[in-house]
Formats: sequence, structure tokens, C-alpha cells
Amino acid sequence: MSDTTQDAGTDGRRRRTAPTKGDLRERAILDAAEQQLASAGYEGMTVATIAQAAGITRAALYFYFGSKHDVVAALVERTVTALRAEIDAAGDGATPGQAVRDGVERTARMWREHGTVMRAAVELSPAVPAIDRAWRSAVVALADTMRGVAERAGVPAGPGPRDAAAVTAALVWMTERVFYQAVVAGAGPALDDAAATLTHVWSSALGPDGREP
Amino acid sequence: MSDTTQDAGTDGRRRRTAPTKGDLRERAILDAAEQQLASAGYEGMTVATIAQAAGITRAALYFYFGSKHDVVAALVERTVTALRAEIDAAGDGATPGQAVRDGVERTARMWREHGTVMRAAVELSPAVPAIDRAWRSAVVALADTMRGVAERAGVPAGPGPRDAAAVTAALVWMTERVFYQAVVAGAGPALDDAAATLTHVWSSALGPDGREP
DNA sequence: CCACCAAATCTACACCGTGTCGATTTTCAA
DNA sequence: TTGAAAATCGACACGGTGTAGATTTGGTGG
Repeated sequence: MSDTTQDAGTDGRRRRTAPTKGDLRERAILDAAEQQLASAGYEGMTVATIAQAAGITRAALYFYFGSKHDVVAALVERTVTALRAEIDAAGDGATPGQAVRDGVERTARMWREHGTVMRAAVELSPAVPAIDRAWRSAVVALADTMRGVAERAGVPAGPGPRDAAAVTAALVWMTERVFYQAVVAGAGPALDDAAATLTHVWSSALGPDGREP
Repeated sequence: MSDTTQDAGTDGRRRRTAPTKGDLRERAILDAAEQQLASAGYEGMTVATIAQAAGITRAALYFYFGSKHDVVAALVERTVTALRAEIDAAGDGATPGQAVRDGVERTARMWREHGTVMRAAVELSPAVPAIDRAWRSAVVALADTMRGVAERAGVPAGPGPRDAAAVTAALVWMTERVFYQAVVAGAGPALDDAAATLTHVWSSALGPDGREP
């Protein structure tokens, strides 16, 4: 029933001002969750272990978050906020080919730095609506940026299953999936190889103007 | 693969011969699980409800399957077995473009017919190793056939992040993800539009010989 | 026909994780 | 300093999974 995330305001349980004490605990909880997400995975970590790592009790954690889902949702949202900056700065390449290379490389960097949280976002999206919203928003943000690049590269903009929007959407999902698999595989150069493959496919799909040299 | 869980052997709990009575119940359980997977989703369905729908008790279900995970894993394996036939028959197109169209259309048909189970496979792969193995086997099977098509279309075969294997792998993951999203969206023509977009991208990525007319 | 053995099923229970409740302590500003 | 809100805690209820042991069913060889 708890509502933690969206409709704060009249909650009565969450504090509305932003003093220091509680905020620190909240961050500590998120940090503990991120830590254990990497080491034990979602199922492996429990509310008890998160609370313990944060130096409080289970019940105390429920003062800050309404559920285990809410904890990891907040964690994903925290990370997605960071991704947004990176995404908005993409697509500035002079040529479409340059923009594609830049977009893929930026995405690869995100997966290198925030791999565990992004992996969790992908895996928990089907189960947690809040995570789905946050993750999807990041995906459409990137898709939007790249749609502009595609149109500049000559891909028709008109509506239809072959227009720039549909094509870039498919390519962004490809990018998500391939990088996700690379992170799951865990191999060292997996991400770099994946990036190379992805730029190649992106360039091919964006037509002659997007082709790499 | 027809044997639901391979680690039986010295189980002492599973029957080894294959009479009729038990097999029917096993199928009834799987059918009930598939039904409820569509109506209530994985979390929404419980071992109790599955057993009830199959006309037995919880404990009786545990005579056939070791866990809830095992049930849905067996369900996925049953479906993947059906997919294999479809996959193996693909890639026979005269021209690469024809083969691509055929492969995508075949895949779309699979999603139309077995959408709920395939969706569950995607969503539960991270959590259930047996499902991950089964689903991944189907993916690499399709990737393998399409790799042949790509090489016939002129994509270099040599090792590297731009070779036919890497490119088709990325495209197959794209196909999986885009069709998955279409099924999740649930809209009627979503799958057909997705198929059109996918054939277009596939053709572009496979180079001049794979290009559509 | 019956006695037996394995298959199949049931009832009852133990365990674990989540989320909630009411009471208690801490903090801090009026 | 005191009172209210913030923060924390111990204990409990609930639901779902998996297990144990006893019991019934069903077919087969004597």
C-alpha cells in the first residue's frame, strides 16, 4: 500500500523537508543495495541484509522505503538520472557516422560504470512498474536523440514501420540487449567487441550517409 | 529434452518408466501453468493454483516437479522444442533477401503462437538457469542459420567484431527484444509492424546483396 | 483371488521473507 | 525544557515454498 515513490506529499510517513540525518541513511541504504546487487543479485539480497549493511533494522528501513521493490526502484532512478546527462550530450557528431560512434561509445561507458544497476534495471523491469518506467524513459531518450541523427543521415521521417523512429527504436533495443548480454557474460573485452559490432550495424542500417569509412 | 528435468537419475522421487497416468497429469500441470502464465503472470500464479487447476494438491505436484521453477522450465523446454523445428526450416530462401524475410516472418509467427511462454522465457531467464539454457539454445540456433545466410550475402566470415557471426548475433538479439516489446505492448498490429521494421534493418545490415528491392 | 510393490496422492508442518503495528527513543526548534 | 516530529526497534501476522510421513491406488505375478 505504501506509496513511497510517486505521490509523496501527503504521505504522513516520509519526511517532507530535507534535513541531513535521514538523507544520509537513505543514501546508505541505496549504497548497500547497490553493493549487494552486485555481489548477491536481487534474489540473493534480502531486506534484512540491506538494513544490516546500512546499520539499521528491517523495520527502520521500511521508514524510508515502502518495499524492497521501492528500494531498487529508487536505486535505478538514481542511476537513470546520471545516464540522462550522458544521453543528452550525445548526437553532437559532425557527421552521422561520427554521431553513431559517439552514441555507442557513450552507451558502452555507461554500461562499464553502472553495469550492475543497469543490468538489474533490465531484469526487474518486467516485475516492477516503477523500474520499467525509469528504464524505458532512458531508452526513449536515447532513441529520440538517435532518431535525429538518422533523419540527418537520410532515413525518411514519415510515419511507417521503416521510418527513422521505428528503425532507431529497433537499433536502440539491439544496443540494450547486446550490451546487457556482454555484461552478463562478464568477460573483459566483451563490451568493447560489442561496441564495435554495434557501431557497424548502426552505420549499415542508417544507410549510405551513415556508413563507416 | 523430452525428460523435463535432466538431473533425475537417482532421484528416487521421479518415476523412470513412462506409463500413461502420470504423463497425463504432467501435461495437465504444464497446461495449467501455461494458462495461468497468460492470465496471471509468473508472480501471480502460485503452486497451489496450478495444482488446483490440474486437479491435484500442492504436494502431489511436487511429485512431478521439484519446484515452481522446474514447472515453468519444463514448460519453456516444451515450447522451445516446438520452436526448433521452425528454426531449422528457415534460411532456405533463394536469395539472401528472401531468406531474411522468411526468417523474420517465421519468428513473428512463433511469437504470435507461443507469445506468453516466450515472454516468460525472456523474463525468467535471468532467474532460472534451466530456462536460460533452453532459451539461449533457441537463440543461438536461429543465429547459426542466419549466419549462413549472412555469409552467403557477402558478410565476411573471419573472426572479429564485424564478422557474420557477431553481426547476426546482434541482429538476433535485436529481433528477440523488439518482438518481446511488441508482445508486452499487446497492441494488435504491433507484431506486424515490428516484423516490417526488422526485415528492413536485417536487410540493410547484411549489405548490398541483402538489400530489399 | 490376493498379496505385494511402486506409483500417486493427501494432510500437516517447518521455514523463510515480506510487510505491519504499537511502543520507545532521539532530535531539534520554539 | 518540553513537546512534536523524526527515527528506530522488537515482535508479530501472513503468504508462499518446499518437506515428511502416512495413506490410497493400481497393476502384476504367485
